[in-house]
Amino acid sequence: MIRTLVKDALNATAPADAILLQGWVRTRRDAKAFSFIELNDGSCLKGLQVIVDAALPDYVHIAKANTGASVEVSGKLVESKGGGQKWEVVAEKFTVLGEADATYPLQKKGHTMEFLREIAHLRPRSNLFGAVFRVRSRLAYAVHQFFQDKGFYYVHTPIVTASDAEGAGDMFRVTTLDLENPPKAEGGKHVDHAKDFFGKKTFLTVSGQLEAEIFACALSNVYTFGPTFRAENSHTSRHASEFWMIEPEVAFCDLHGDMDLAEEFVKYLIRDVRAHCAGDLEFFSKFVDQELLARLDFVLDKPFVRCSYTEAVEILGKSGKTWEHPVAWGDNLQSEHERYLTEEHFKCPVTVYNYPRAIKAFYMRQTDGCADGRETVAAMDLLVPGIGEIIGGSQREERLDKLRAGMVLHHLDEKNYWWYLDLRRYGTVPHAGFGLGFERMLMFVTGVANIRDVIPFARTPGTAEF
RNA sequence: UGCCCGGUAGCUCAGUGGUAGAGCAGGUGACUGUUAAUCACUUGGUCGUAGGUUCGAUCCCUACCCGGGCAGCCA
Repeated sequence: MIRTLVKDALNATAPADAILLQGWVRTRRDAKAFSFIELNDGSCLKGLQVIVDAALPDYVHIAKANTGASVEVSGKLVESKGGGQKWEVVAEKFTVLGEADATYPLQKKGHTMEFLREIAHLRPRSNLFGAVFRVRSRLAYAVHQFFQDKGFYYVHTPIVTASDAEGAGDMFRVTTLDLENPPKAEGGKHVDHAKDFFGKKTFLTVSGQLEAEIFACALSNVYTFGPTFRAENSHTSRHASEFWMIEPEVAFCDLHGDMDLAEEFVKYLIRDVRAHCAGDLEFFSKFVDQELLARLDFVLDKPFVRCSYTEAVEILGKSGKTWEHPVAWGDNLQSEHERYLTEEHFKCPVTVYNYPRAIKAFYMRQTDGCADGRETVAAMDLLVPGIGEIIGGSQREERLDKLRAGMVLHHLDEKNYWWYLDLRRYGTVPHAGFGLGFERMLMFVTGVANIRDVIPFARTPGTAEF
C-alpha cells in the first residue's frame, strides 16, 4: 500500500477503505474502549486523528505510542464522529516504529522560542517551526519562479572569494594554513598568504553582487540566491552570521527601474505565500502576530512610498521627536529614524533613495547635478514596518572615470578590481540591482520576530551547534 | 563591541539573609467520542560557575559563563 500524506488525507473528498499513514504522535488520549492519536507527518500544520480500538490485536502497542513516537497506521478513512475534524482514520494495523520516552522535550504545552532554539534538531516537529520551514521552502520556490518567469537567469556566484566586495563588514577567513605555525614572509613578520591554498587571502563571500554584475553585462537579467557570510559581532534579532540573500542585477536599468522591480518582487512573494501557505499563515496570525494577515494585505494593496534621503531628513527634522541620534544631512539614517518613517509617518513600506555619496559604497552611481556638499548616489533602501531595512540596492556606476573616483574616495586599490573596471572599459551599460535578505523577508511574511527562528540552524556569534 | 534584563524541578515561573514552592510534563488510580481532555494522589532541585561579605547566602557584592533585548554594522 502506498503511503498517504496527512495533508492529502485531510483534503479527501470521499472515505477510503484502505489507507496507510506514517508519522509522529503529537498527543494520545486514552478512552476505555479505544485511544485517540493525533498523527502529524509534517506535510501540513494539522494532524490526523487516528482511532485505535482496544479490541485490536495491535492495541498492546498503544502504551508505547507516546508523544514524539513514530508510528505506522493502516486502516479506513472515515468521517469523524467527533466535532473537531472532518476525517479520521480507524486503525486496523498499528505499529510503533520508534519509541519516544518521557525525556522527549516537546510537550503538549507552549515552549519559549529560546528553549526551542536549544533543541534545533527537534523543533521542526513543533507546530510553529514546521510552519516556518514549510513557508521558507515555498518562499524560496517563489523567488525562483518570480525571476524565471521574467526571463532572469540564475547565476551561481562563488562562496569563496578573494575580493572583499565593497568593504562591507568583516569577513570570515578561508585558509588551510597551520594557524599554530603559519609560513612567514617579509623577514618573519607577516603571514605569507602566497603559500595559502589559493595563493592569496581568501574569504567567505559577503555578497555576490560584483560577480552578478559581470553576468548582467552578458545575459542582461540575472539573479543570485545563495548563502552569504558576515563576521560582524552583531547581537540583534535581525542579524545572522550566515544568511541567504537574493541579488538581482539588471542591465539597461536605472534606479527607478530597480525600485519598481524591488516593489514588484516583494509583493509577488507576499502574494505567493498568502496563496500557497494559507494554513500556516493563519497559525502565525493566531499565535505569533495578530496583525499579520492585515499587514500583509495592506502591503499588497498600497503602492510603496518613495522618498528621497533629503526629504526623509526634512521629515525627521520636522517630526517634533527627540532622537537619540540627531538627524543631519550627510549622516546615515539610524534604526529609530527608519522605524519612524515606515511605522509612524508613512505607515507602510518606504523606499528611501539618493543617499549622500560619502556614506555609501564606491560602486553606486553618482547623481548628476547635485549642489556642492550635497553629492548623492543612486542608492535605495526599502524599509518595512517591524523589521526596518529589508532591501538595499543601487544603480551601479557605469562610467569608468566616475567609478575610479569613487574608489579613490573609498581608499580602494584599483588592482584588486581590474576585472570590475573592465566591465566599464568594454561595452559598459547602465545597470542596477539590489539585495533582499531572505530571512528578513521570511520574518516579515511570518511575523516571527527573531531571525534565529526562521533559519533551520542559525549561525550567530558564539553559536554554531548542529 | 557598548548599555540593559535574566539564569531556581524536564518545561514555564513565583519566592525568602535561617539551605525552597506552584502550574504543566512524568508516575499511579479514576473517568471520558476525546481535542493542550478532566479529577485525585505522587516522584522530582549541589537555586548558572567561582570567589567574597556574613554566625549563616539561592537571596547581598565581585568576576566569569550562558541566554535574551536594545544600539552600532547591515540584508
